[in-house]
Amino acid sequence: MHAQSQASSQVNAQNNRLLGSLDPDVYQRLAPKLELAAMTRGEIICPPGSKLTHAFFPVSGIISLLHMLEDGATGESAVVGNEGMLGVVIFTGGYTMTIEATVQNEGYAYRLPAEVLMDEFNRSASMRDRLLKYTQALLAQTSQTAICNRHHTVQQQLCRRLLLTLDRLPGNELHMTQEQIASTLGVRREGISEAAGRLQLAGLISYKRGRITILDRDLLEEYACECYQVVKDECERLERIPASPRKHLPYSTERRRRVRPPPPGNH
Amino acid sequence: MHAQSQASSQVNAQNNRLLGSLDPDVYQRLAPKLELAAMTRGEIICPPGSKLTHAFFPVSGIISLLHMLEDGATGESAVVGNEGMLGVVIFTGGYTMTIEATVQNEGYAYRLPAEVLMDEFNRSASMRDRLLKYTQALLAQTSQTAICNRHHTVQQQLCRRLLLTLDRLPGNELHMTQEQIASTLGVRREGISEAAGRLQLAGLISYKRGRITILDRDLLEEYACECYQVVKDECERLERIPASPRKHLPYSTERRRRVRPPPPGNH
DNA sequence: AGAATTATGTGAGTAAACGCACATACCAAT
DNA sequence: ATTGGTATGTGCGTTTACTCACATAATTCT
Repeated sequence: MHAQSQASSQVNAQNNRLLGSLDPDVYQRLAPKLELAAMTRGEIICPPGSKLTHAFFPVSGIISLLHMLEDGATGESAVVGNEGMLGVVIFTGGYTMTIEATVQNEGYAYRLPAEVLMDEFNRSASMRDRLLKYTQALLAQTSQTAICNRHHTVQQQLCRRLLLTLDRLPGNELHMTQEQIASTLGVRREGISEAAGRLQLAGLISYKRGRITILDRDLLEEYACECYQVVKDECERLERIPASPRKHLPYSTERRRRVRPPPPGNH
Repeated sequence: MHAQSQASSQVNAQNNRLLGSLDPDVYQRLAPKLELAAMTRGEIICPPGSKLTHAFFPVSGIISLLHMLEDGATGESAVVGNEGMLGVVIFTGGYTMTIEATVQNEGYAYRLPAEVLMDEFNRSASMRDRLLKYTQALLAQTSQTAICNRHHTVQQQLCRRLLLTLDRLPGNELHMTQEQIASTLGVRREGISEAAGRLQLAGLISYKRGRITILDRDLLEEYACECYQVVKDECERLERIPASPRKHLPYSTERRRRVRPPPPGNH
């Protein structure tokens, strides 16, 4: 299918929340430079150490930020969907990353040449504000992934990962194999098989051959570790902060805590 | 000891590499606003969710970015020493973090009011350049911690953590208890006891009651996982990139790979 | 000096995830 | 309809780290 012939509801650049939240004049300036690109599953958008020539703003599909160790072991530090962008390194000035950007779920992204992004970043306070807040959100997600990897079970992480995907794709059916999920979580395929089996038994999901259907999203959130909600709350908080805030923001040491039923066991 | 009476070699603001790498005119503008602050071990500089009023530029000592889960489990996503700063959230616009900034090793830091940092960030391209590159370095470190937590053994992570500390403190003696290290790595104290015992047996370190002496740094690097070197290389790469680069940077997909002897076993 | 506190060492049993091996089931292509 | 490839299920022995329970040793306090 030709990229330009996509239904406009799916491929409107404003469906990327970062692009959609820009000041109208900034967006107008960028719009002519945005080009639609299809992202195919498994595609490596940017290998580690190679220069990123474009920023990618997904409107559908998910890009995974994936580590690969010397021995071939993998693991994801964050995902990028229509809430964000790939290409923070363009305006942070490093040009390259230590990790690989891979398409985890196929879809479309608008891409913007690095120089255009950079120019607008330097020119517009509004653009800076959005991109920098997103950078903080990305850092929060990455950081939470670190502690999640340390302390939570494969089943909890699987639930979290499904929710991350669900939030970034339309519908309740996800296209990903257990093998794929395993390599994003950095665990064995068999581990996903067992955990997914339990989730299916409990009626949270159903799946067959790379097609996962979420049956009970609320339950999935209960089975997931807190990491999902912590990152989601932080991203929403960041999106709510206005670009030019009052001089003195309300001082708060409180963080939202959800009351949550005791998490079901692993078995 | 009174902060202002410290030997100047230890408390010169230029000993913070981030401050030291600023354009002279930028530094001159900031210098009068910098105030020396003593950081005591265990001090919580900024609890999660509370507004950071100052950026901290350590000249000695280490600040740890620490997660705490609902059940009390902890884990560090990154460390901040004289190579960087605490307070990225000031210019990224979020004001608060989901994680806690704690003093892991006591020392001194210069602190700068958030508004001053923000003003200079908006005003000076040189300041932006340094701070943004540091942001990328922080992200790289955090991201690597995520994969490290997933795949490497306690012993490997202990070695890495010791090296991170060693790089940011003078001398070869570190002041930290096994309990402290355990909570930064998010593992049991007994696990550190065992791993540290093996490292001592192997002649890499010696220690007693919170005083660790590094005897063989090279060997320590061999015992550590690759994560240490990956992050170090990336930080050095970022520091080397000039602020206003040529239009076309040399394109490279290569990343430095160290030839390394086969790592010694866990026992 | 003796007691209390703090730091560290060690052992036994348990749990989670791993590596490996192989069985089964689904889908697609001829 | 058969075949081949891909995806998933399952069992078993191993490893790593965990929980729990103390023992020992160094430092500080009175």
